[in-house]
Amino acid sequence: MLDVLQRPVDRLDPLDRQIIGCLTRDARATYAVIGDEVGLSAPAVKRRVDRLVADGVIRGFTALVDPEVLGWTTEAYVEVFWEGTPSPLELRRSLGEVPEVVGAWSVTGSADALVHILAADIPHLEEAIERLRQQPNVHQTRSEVVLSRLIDRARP
Amino acid sequence: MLDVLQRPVDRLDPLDRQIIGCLTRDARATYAVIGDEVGLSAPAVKRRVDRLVADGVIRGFTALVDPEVLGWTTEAYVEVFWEGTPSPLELRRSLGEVPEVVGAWSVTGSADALVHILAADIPHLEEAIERLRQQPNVHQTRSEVVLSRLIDRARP
DNA sequence: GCTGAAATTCAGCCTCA
DNA sequence: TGAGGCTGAATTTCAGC
Repeated sequence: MLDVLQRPVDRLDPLDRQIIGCLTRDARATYAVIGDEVGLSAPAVKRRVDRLVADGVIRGFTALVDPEVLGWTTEAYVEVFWEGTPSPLELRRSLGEVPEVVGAWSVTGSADALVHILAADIPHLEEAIERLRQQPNVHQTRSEVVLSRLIDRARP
Repeated sequence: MLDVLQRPVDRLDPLDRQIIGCLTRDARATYAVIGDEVGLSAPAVKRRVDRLVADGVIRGFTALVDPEVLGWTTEAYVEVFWEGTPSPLELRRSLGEVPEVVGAWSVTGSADALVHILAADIPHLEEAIERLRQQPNVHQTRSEVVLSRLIDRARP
């Protein structure tokens, strides 16, 4: 049980954090460029990045794509109110049935879960929310349709 | 004004979509590897990627970091109620002042914006929300603290 | 798409604490 | 032992053509 208490964060020194910062800003930066910024040689940076990936600190590298270009123009956050006391497992199974759900979190407050939905357009969104409502134990929903994306910072 | 009507999506052919798919899976993949997968030479892939970035289809490349490792264990979605009629520009400037805000969207419904906050712990979260409340024109907030992450599907 | 020069990656080796 | 710097070969990038 001791390793539960030893937070993985302990394995990250300031240099690791700087390197992670560089890579979140630009995942395709060369090791030499990162090295210049953090004060290490390119090979030293590579060794640390390899270690961070192997340890699961860095889960991967991805491209940030403008969702509009892919045709996913409609986005909504939906609060879900549950009948009875939901277990995270039930919630996950129920919400996961709707493919348009790209994110879901159980939350404090009057709602039980917050669900992020991506759809092609408003009729598609409406239909997806309808399917969400028909999931067992989903009692009520309250939707907020995204008008515009204001901030979308990469994780630090 | 005509180029406003011409949706960027029109400029994406199946090859572009395949390349975007590769880069979403691994932003550090070499052009040669991508080329093997989509049936192009490395220079041809590079030219397309450069064009996709220049056109804003690809907004950047980032590393996916395990938030728990960084110690950002506390997450909340905050509805922001605005005094008067907010412009997206004002909203962005106001909300962007708080570094803990990692995402923000203007939304329909009673709230004006939905804000995603990451913090180290509950006191840090409380302090960040307090700073959010003190931004000019922010009238009221309603927070939902995330208890657990149920679904986090990668964007298509 | 091909080519070739420049840049980058990356494994092996050495050094230091 | 572990972490960094250096070196040089293999690979990748990238600007002509």
